[in-house]
Amino acid sequence: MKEFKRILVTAALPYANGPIHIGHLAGCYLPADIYVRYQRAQKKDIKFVGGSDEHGVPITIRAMKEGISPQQVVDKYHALIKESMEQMAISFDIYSRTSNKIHHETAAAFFKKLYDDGLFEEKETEQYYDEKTKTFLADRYITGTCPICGNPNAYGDQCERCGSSLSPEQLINPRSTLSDAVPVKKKTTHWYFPLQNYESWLKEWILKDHTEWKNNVYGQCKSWLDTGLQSRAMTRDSNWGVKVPLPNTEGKVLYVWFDAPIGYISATKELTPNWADYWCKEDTRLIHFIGKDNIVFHCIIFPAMLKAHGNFVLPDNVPANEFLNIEGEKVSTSRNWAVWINEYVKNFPGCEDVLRYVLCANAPETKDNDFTWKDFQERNNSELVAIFGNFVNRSLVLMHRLCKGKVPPLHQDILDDVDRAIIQEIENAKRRVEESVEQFKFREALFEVIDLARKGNKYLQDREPWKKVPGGKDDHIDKSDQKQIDNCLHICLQLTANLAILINPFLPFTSKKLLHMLKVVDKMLDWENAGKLKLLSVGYSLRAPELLFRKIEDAEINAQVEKLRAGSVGTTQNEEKKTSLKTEIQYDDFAKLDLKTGIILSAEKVEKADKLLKLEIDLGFEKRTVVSGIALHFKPEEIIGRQVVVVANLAPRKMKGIESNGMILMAEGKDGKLVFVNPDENTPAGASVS
RNA sequence: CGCGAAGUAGAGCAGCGGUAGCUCGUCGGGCUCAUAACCCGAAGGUCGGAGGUUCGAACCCUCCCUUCGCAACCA
Repeated sequence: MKEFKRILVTAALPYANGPIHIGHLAGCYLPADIYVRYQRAQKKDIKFVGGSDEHGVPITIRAMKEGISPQQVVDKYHALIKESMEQMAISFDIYSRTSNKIHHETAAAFFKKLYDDGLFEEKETEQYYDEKTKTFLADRYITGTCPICGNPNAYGDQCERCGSSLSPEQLINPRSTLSDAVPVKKKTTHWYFPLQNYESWLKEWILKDHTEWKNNVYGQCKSWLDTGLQSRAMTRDSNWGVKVPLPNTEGKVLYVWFDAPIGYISATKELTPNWADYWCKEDTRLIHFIGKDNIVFHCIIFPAMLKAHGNFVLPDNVPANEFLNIEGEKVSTSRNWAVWINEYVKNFPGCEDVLRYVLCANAPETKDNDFTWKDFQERNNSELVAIFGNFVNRSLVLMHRLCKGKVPPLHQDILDDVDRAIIQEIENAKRRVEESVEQFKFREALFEVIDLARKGNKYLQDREPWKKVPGGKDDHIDKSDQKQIDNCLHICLQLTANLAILINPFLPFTSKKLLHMLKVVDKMLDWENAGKLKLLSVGYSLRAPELLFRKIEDAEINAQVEKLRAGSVGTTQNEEKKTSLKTEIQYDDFAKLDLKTGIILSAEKVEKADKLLKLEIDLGFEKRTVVSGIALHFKPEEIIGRQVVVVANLAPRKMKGIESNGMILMAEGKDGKLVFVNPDENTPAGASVS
């Protein structure tokens, strides 16, 4: 394997459009932080850079909606995100932002270099434009009626009802989602990066040279490379972003996915004058921590950009995680189905490590995982409190009682196999944690640390030092018994010190507390000290133990679940499906319905009835009287002449003395408002509907 | 549609050709220094489904099903 002199770690730039939630943490910030803390303890030359991604259309739209400037939007969320990162002890060497001047300069220079080298293709295309808001519209921001299933709210790229991929041209009655204006086509020029030129190089570099990448990452890359790459526009029409550094390009900025990864470079520049060591020297190991949605940008596009530019190192690994769901459902910021970091910190003060623990122990390393509050509680109470915390506590309590508050000596002459076995386990644990962390298997690594505490508990149990004390009077302990007690507690205390080192990358707050109790300095946490038995000096007096973790009660968990459900907006897709579906029917059942189109000839309110309208409907072959409960939604005069669909063979029924001969089909829209179910185009009265 | 990842006890994972295993949880018993650890025992799985290869398949092959992702902003 290649020898590296220094490491550069990046974590995906969170979009400064909202606060961060536990999915962000579990996806990339926590694994990156664990890796970095581990390497720092190994005394490696390592830098950890990150920052907010502050460009892109959604920010301008949000600014427009809130009536503030884009800069105000990003200032607000950048500050919020930065604070959350600090609170959770994500130990960036720098947490920067892409609206910084240094970034604009770096990104523009990067673009200019590729441009000067003739690596872009300049293309003129026609794109949809919203004249009201004066913005070009991404496909996603155009809605209209789906030509395939008739869904009136299909997006320009896809219809979510029938799943068809669409282009905006196909939509019937396209509208801008920003202003409801009808989009018009307008010519625009952009610079395209011909990814296909790098295809064979990428194949070699990833598929041959990086077979060690995680399955999900490797498979995903292979899929794109096999499908074939295409040119991709690297500029956009917008006033928010890094200006295209070419003459006569007013209103054009770099595509956010061109500029965002360059943010890693800018942040490093901001951090250190030696930034070039980390980006340009072959013996630097570059690692990108990201979530699975980012794989294409970090494994295909950005490396191709770096390769095209030249002079830069390429990522050695991109350990992307899958996604974390919450209580069985996908995280959704728009539905407010999320556990926000800033709220967690408020609700569980002093429990930052608990969240770090749960998110790591249940990290979506190989597949999407589920975060539940019940699991959070269980892992805290049974693993952190009962195993890890309990071991530390009982060791210290016993030491204070049986060894006068001082680290007892280790008597080599009575050391037996049980002692030697647990000593060996300390060394094994260190080795296993190393192996796992270096392969980005943080879940496994953390398990090994907890497992060592578990073995410590067992060792203590096997030795039963408390039994050596007759009647609780310390001064009557037999001399040979005291030697046994000394050995047992000496080992337990050294094991505790080892736990402090091993848990440090994962639970830094806990490590700090342990250092305090053991009265040792930070230096002890150096990784090279792990696996040894000489961390605490014999005769050294230690502080009284304090509890590392507290139990989390049912009430707190219930409150969180309640809060999640109460705060979520709208019903979930699953629930919608469940509640809206009635018992399955056969075609014959459906065929019994006789649906006809009709035209409303007249409408009048039914006396002494709030909701009823008496309608006269032309079904082509005959005219019918239908009483319909829609008076709250429509005025009679509004609906005359409207086309409707009628259940024509419904048995007659009297309402307020008027016989109704049929039923009009209505759909319930937002807020319970009713709308007519209609053929898409005008259809003669009396047409069959099936 | 196609492609990629995943599907193993209530939860989280390991095993990847040879008697289904680990941690947590649950139930019963023992023990008790401690925030109830540790020990003993038990319940709980037709390893997503169906075929095939093999003396033998969770593991290899084929087909299918489910979940997630798939290039403009969600880690």
